[in-house]
Amino acid sequence: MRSTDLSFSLDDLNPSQKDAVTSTEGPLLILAGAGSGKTRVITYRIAYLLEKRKVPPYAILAVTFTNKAAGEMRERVISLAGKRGRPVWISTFHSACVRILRQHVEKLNVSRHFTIADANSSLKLIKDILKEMNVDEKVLSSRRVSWLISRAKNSLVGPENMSELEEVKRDHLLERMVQAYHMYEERLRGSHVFDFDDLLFFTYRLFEEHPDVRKSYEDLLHYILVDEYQDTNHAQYQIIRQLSTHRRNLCVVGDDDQSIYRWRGADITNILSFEQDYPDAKVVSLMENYRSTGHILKAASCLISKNMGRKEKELVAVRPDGLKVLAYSSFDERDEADFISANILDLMRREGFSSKDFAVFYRINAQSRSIEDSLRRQNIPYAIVGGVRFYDRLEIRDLIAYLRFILNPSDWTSFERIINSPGRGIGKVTMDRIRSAADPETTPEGAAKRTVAAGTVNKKTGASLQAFLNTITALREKTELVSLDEFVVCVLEDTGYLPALQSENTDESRTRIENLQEFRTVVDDFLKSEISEESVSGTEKLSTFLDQISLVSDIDSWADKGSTVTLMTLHTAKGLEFPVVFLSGMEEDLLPHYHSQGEPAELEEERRLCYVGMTRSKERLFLTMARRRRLFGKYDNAFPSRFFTDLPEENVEMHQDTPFPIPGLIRKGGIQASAGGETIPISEFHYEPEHVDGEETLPPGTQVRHPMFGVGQVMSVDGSGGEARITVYFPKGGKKRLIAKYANLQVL
DNA sequence: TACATCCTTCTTTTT
DNA sequence: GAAGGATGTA
Repeated sequence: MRSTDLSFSLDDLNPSQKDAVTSTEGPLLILAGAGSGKTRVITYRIAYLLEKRKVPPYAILAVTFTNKAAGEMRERVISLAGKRGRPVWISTFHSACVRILRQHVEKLNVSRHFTIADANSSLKLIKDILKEMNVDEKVLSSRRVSWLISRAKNSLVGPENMSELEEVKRDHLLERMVQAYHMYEERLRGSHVFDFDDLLFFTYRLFEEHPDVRKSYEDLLHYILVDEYQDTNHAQYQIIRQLSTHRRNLCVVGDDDQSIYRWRGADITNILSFEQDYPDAKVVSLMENYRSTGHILKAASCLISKNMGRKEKELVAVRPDGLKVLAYSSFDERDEADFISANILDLMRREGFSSKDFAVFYRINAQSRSIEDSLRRQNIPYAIVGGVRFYDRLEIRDLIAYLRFILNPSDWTSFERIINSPGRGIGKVTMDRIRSAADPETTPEGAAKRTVAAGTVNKKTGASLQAFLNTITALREKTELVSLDEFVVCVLEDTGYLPALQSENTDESRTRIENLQEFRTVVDDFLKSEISEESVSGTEKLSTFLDQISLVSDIDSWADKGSTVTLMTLHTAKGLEFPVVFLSGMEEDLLPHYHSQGEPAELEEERRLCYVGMTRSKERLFLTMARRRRLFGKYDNAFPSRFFTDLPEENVEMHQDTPFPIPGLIRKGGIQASAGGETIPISEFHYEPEHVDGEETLPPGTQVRHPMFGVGQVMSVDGSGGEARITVYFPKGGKKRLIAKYANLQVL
């Protein structure tokens, strides 16, 4: 096909990619395997719509999951199609919803000047509610309630229908949960605050209850594109449907093997049943992997093929085999980290890799510590993505709470956060008085004024409270008078926040001040960016700014330009690629994670997570584990991840220096490391038994046979007699906790 | 009301 | 092994 009328060439694409780009009409599912050029296809497709099909840019909506992905997509579209591509609506789900809600949410009787609560604020609110309800945290934890409410909202279920939720249907605490959900909603609405999930839920309701609004978007958006479709939740799924039922020009892109957000409500069946939803859908599979060398890809493919809930498919390696995947089993997490540093140094020295070529992945953030220590010892520059987030720091949260409260006088949560920060002598007692002076309609300030007027608090407290109110009022007036960066300084100064930190003059306070300085650069960056328009009012600008920082993710703030090794969780790694990847902590209870071993579906998600990690690698892949690891401050013995047994021997081998064998893997150089994966010499494990039961008949290390799991080794025994709980490690089935009298174990 | 100290729980993963 | 909550003391 000649394409001289295009400013880019379709010849850069392989046949299926070309097919995906040019099939513009009707529902289309693009199954894009790891490394198959997905972003390329999406951006070419948008450019093709603009240039070939002459679609006006504002008629295209592309949604992704992170701002980073959206930003990159926009850049690449513009580089293909020129500035014509600029007005294309490329956004995250949440940002798109905010934009829609800011415009129309008043139709749902919600103020359009809402603020967005971060996860901390909403958890705090739930805590308060449970306390008011006299619910014991131990019986029903705020985290569980928060999770369930989130789950409900993602499933488009309000408090009145909560009993429909599978998770709680028969729970005897259902009534409490429903009540908590009701109260939570009441507080949020009274505060003109949305939580993350509300952004989706209310957009859905807006479209459902106001077909005219929905129609206006439907008429505008002729082409809709959804990236990472495998990670959409029900709410997102329905919103997409609402916008695309009429024109049906819906293109979804994803890979069921890379669905890793089930715990957050993502529904993998959205992608698996797309063809049932749209029987006339065209399906294009991109199954050529351009990223990884053969051994890496084959190992990863073999691993993922063990999952049941997936579309049968096989990625084809375009690149040559390269080197085998290397497994390393270390003594402890420090040893593991040192192995990683040593190999980084070695590869830099001998093969010319530079530090930015390396990534170290782990299952949980807590693992980063030992790796950081080792890298620091070796003077290897590194950057951590995620972890303790900038926006989660105490002083940053305080400042944001001030900004939110100035903007939204109904925001109780923010008010409570700032009222005594810095200390103003307003403690729990006064706060209780203020709260009891409020009815659902009063703002915190109204209630505070009433409290002062009623004279129920002592003079000094009253005066202090009044001074605080005056400061806020004055700041509110300043919003329109000074620029946003100056305004932030005013807030810090006028509220006494910064002066209080300065007079503290400790290491800690100096760090906090530095962080607040850093926040000012965030403001500056915002003011320089294109989202910030000159024409809008100060209030409007502050509002846009707060929206933006509420919706940033860890990965968004990662500048991959630096020359550092990158450390991040497996979840954050999705969508990225590195020449050399270390996947650390390949242990039972870590990957797969301890909490994911209940349901098979959860285990499959862990396997996908491992798959995502492996497929990030272009040239070299190391899988490392530690035989004992310190978690929660104490050492625990660890066992090789069951995922090792899913890996093919032809593509994976043990590093020649590995001190411990991993069942099923051959040591480099051809020495058989373990007897066919049948047993692990338990003597090689360092044991620190927590307690030794006098009557114990099964000391750790005893070989036992189980009718289902085969031969295994006893790790520990808890209790005695028939009720004893025995933990056994089975090379075939992983770690199992068994009750002695039912387990039917045969001692060998 | 504020601050110190002890204790508990926590860690999956995050828009 | 840290951070937040509960408890006790000034």
